[in-house]
Amino acid sequence: MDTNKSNKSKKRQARGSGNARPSLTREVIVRAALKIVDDEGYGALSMRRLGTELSVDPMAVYYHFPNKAALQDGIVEEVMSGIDLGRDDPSKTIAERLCAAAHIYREALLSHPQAVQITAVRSLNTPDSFRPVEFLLELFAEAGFTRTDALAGVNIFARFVRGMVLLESVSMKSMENDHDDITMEALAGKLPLEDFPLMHKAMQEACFIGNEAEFGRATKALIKGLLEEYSNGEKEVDDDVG
Amino acid sequence: MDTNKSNKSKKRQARGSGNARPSLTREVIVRAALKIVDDEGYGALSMRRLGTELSVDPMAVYYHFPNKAALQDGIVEEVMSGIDLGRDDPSKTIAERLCAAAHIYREALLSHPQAVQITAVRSLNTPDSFRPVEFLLELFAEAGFTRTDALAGVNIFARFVRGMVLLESVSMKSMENDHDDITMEALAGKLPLEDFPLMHKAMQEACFIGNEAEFGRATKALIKGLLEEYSNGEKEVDDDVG
DNA sequence: ACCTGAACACCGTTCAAGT
DNA sequence: ACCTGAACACCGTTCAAGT
Repeated sequence: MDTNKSNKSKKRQARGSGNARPSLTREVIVRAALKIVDDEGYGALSMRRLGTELSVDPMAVYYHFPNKAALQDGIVEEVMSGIDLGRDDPSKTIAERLCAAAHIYREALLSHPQAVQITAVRSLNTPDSFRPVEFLLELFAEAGFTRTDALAGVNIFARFVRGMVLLESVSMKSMENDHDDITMEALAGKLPLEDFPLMHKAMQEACFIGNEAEFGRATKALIKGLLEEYSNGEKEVDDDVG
Repeated sequence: MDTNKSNKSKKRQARGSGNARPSLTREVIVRAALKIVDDEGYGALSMRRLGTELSVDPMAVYYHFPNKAALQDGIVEEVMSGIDLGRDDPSKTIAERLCAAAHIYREALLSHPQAVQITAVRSLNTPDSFRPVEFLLELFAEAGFTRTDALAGVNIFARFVRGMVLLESVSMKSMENDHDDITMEALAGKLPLEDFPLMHKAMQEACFIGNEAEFGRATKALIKGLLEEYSNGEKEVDDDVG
């Protein structure tokens, strides 16, 4: 249900008597959880497994987080905090700055590939998580978008990046299992040549440009298309500057 | 592991002796599973729940599907079969046809909103699931894309639609719980006005254009951007167009 | 305040056994 | 061939109890 509303204010008050500073912190727990996900995959994260990782009774975590969903929100928060907005360069085109933001977003998510299935889908209410939104609203406003269009733009932008990265990560995972062409061959065998001529051609000349390049193309195309449609002002788009 | 390789050829051979046609079919099972997901949500689907739905021992399903993942692939297959390619209108622009395909794809996925979390993420190996790919390759080829660019285009297109719809569906789900503005107010309270001026403005004039409109805008922008960048102009493809 | 440990109601999957 | 039912090794969560 409501995931993040319990322990917010009283982080750790220094008790008058014995200062047995709690070995267990939200931070420590989240990092351990993230480590499990990174090392063993999203499915390996359980409260019990987390307990053993922390060398603590599995139920101890429930003192710091109301439930597993809240813990996962903690993970999302941790990963999202890796988004570095300071890298924005205001001297560049709006299109370029939006593209850069997309790549920064993507990199933050992909820095924990096994966690993407969590991070891409859950959305937070913490102020920190809305700072990128405000930033993007600014950018779209600067491009001459109306308030409504800017909001739509941000929504589109965020969904685009998160969705794209998510599917990128699951395709990476399925790549790992197969030894590349083994499945290719099997697949080619199943597809009737006369019904799938283009697919066969494409598979023969294994022409895959790579995930990052694909993301780059898609991002550039989307942003260009959006800006052309909804910005009013002179955008001075001298096309693509290398 | 490998999900769909077991029972393929022998669907139901008429036994010489007593014809006790099995009450349990892959079809029946998948449909029951999909019903559970539709009615009670993705999380409610378990082998045991499925057993009671079918009025059968929970383990009976394991005779028809090797594991739960295979069952889920069955669901994906079922939903994806709702994609109707026959609705393509070759007299229209390539851009329009691609947009139409995107909307058809989206509608097929959204026809089972609770299942999107499964359908959007898993990808199948069945020939049927590759027919849309071949179709899209054709469209991009017709637009003058090189083979490599066409493949990238299809990849981008598919990831875009699935990712977009997935995040659309999760945002719908979180909308249901909140009574719209209650969370809005709480959120506005948490965001310092001086740090988030644009967000506050946007939230005051609750300007949300709707999910379908957003998807339409995004799709149009993406496709326009892609076509402008990678198509060679006149689409006189004297190549292999039947 | 912070952690433990037993207990509850679930899971997915295996496997021998029934018909 | 097709289904049953017990069993195994897990889950998330609750709650009384410890310190």
